[in-house]
Amino acid sequence: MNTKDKIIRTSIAMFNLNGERAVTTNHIAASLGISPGNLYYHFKNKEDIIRHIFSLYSEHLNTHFKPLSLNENALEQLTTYLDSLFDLMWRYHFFYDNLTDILARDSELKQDYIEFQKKLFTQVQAVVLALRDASVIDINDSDAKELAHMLKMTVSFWTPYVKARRMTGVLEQQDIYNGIVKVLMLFKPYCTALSKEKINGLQAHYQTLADETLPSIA
Amino acid sequence: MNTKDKIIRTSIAMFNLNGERAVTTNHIAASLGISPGNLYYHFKNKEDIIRHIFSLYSEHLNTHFKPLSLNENALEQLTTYLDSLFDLMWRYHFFYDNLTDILARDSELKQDYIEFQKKLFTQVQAVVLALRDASVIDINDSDAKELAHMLKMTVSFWTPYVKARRMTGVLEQQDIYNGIVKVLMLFKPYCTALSKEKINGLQAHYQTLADETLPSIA
DNA sequence: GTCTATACCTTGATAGAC
DNA sequence: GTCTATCAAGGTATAGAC
Repeated sequence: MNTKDKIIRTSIAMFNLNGERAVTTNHIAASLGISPGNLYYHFKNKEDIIRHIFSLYSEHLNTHFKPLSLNENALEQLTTYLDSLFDLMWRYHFFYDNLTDILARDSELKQDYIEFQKKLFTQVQAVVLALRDASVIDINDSDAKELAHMLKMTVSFWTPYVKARRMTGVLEQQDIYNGIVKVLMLFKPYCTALSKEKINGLQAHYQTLADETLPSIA
Repeated sequence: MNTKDKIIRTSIAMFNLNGERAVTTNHIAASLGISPGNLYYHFKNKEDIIRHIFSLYSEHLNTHFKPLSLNENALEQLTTYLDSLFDLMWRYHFFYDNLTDILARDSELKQDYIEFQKKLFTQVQAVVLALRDASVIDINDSDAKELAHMLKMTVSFWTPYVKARRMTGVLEQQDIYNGIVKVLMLFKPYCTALSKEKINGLQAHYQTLADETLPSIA
């Protein structure tokens, strides 16, 4: 792996672990065993690194989360989708931990982020409407819009919400399950008679997973 | 007003305007026309200031948001409540803009925050159950718990969500109305036949307010 | 591409006079 | 209670050698 990619990879890891604010370019360089000068050869500054990371994140979202073509197992498809989505959010969670701050310092990135969010909103809305077309949910257009916002907001801020309520900063697999429960919860009230039972089952399933204590390794 | 209170007041204003990270103790002192040394006479450091601000916030929430004793106008009561609540959140929004970061730097504050959130959760849950008792909503215990979490999360992260999607950082009255629409939206699917019409009316009302452009001052 | 060295600046914080 | 003066520490960023 070349130095540029190593810097990106290490930056993501350190930002997630200690928070973007606490991690300086010196820390990143030291952790990689390279000089600060070398780091600055590859990136203009810290914002430049963050912009690259954001590109990775948004590209990943664009390529992996194409509109669903729903079959008869629409709800299972949805949960698989959610599983990957929360996983992605966790891998870049430092970004949402510090969203306001990061965007405030870099208006170029902020503009990109706003554009990205607009596209994302359209996609989320498309998923909601696809679920309606598949008769999984019953919802009017206005509520569909509101629901799409709530979904986006829930997924975005789920990790900071979790982190803020425990002393140790680590997120675990159960937290992801718990997030999925929350998202299913948002859909649930709109479920048709056809899907009601199924979504209750899914919610119970993920609730169980969320409540489970991890088996000890020893 | 004494210097200590002035420091608190100015800090809140500056934190909200420019973000907690960007505002240093020197900036606060300069803005007040006092010396940095004077500021440090009153507060141990920046974290100390933030801790005091958090006390104000949590105290305000504790004294002003007592459990509702619902009468026949339960939903109107709820919206009045939400109005004040969002207003409070806006007045201290810098805190949630930077929540993860602020808590990560101050484990004492984090502990207080966690305690506070636990109490808050109980209160929110009590409101949900009171609405159920008043036959405004119909919800089982498990969903009531999930709903309480969603409510808390929505209110907490509403301002950062709004701020992240526009270039200029200022929040306006319409944003609060829009937040209320989101919260009503969360209740809506559980509404009983009795309250369904009423909540639709309220949602439409706040939607209209949210969509209105502010009359120009001239 | 990478290192060493370093210069500049901001921040946090204190000592001591008034 | 407030000011002036000051400093150490740490972070950003660059120059120039290899």
